[in-house]
Amino acid sequence: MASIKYSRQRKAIKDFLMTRKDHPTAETVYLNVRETYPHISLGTVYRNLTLLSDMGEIQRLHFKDGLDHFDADIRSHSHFLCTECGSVLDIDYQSDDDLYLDERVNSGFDGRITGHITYFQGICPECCKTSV
Amino acid sequence: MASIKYSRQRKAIKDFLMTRKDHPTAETVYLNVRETYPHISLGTVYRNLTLLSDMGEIQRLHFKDGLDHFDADIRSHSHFLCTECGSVLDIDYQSDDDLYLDERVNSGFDGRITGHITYFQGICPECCKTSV
DNA sequence: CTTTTTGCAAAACCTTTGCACAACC
DNA sequence: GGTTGTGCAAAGGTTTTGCAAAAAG
Repeated sequence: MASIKYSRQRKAIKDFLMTRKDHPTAETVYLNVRETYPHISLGTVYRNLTLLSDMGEIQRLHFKDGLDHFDADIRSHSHFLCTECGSVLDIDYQSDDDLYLDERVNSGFDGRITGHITYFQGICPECCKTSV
Repeated sequence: MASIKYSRQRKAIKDFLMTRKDHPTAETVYLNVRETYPHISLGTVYRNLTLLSDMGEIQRLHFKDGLDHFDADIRSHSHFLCTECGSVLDIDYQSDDDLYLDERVNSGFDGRITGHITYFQGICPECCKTSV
């Protein structure tokens, strides 16, 4: 039943996502993919983003702006939210501490911890320039 | 202008939140406070939750369910999301590593990092019992 | 051909907002 | 009396869904 037929639209959505280092919203994906497929609908974009994230090909993220953001980079990494402009950036941070964090925290917890995500916040490089 | 008159409704909302260790949604707050104030409206609940979080008396959190959750515990702590039942728990974890995390990560980042939140995920104590 | 996917539009959903009235000091 | 807060209902914005037609394999 679940045999995926990789449509052009779905491919275009994933390809677009892979070109971006920030984490576009569905709206942004829609506007960009529409330049190649002018008749694509927002519904299709949402359906594919949901499908791709269910399949684990992309990540779906929720930030304080209340919107869903999507990220084609599914490696474990952290995110940064700028409190000035709202932009979202990757943080390449992965220390040994971080690798063992789950275990350490799990030792004081009755359940089972399988992973974590860390969200940093502050002021992004761009806003630092303009506001100083 | 911003002289707060602590209404009964606002008090009831905050009081309710302080009795809970999980992180209720606005809807949950509404349903519970309504038992004391049957005529309170959802709008009022949202207004007060927004107000309280703007004042820093409570935290507003976003989880994967897409809903806003509210937490009267504003101390720095982490959260745990159960991937089975969706419940959200506090994690009492605050190591020295964690305290210096912002600085360490900031050293490889052009912007300014002012804080972070870590979300753990896995299987909660309750679900561990039933699924084993 | 059969199944999956699309486009469109409507619906669902959570959250915010406008306004007249009530509560507070 | 002037300000702040409420209830109600309507509006706002994002995401999901139903359905017939189109695309994919």
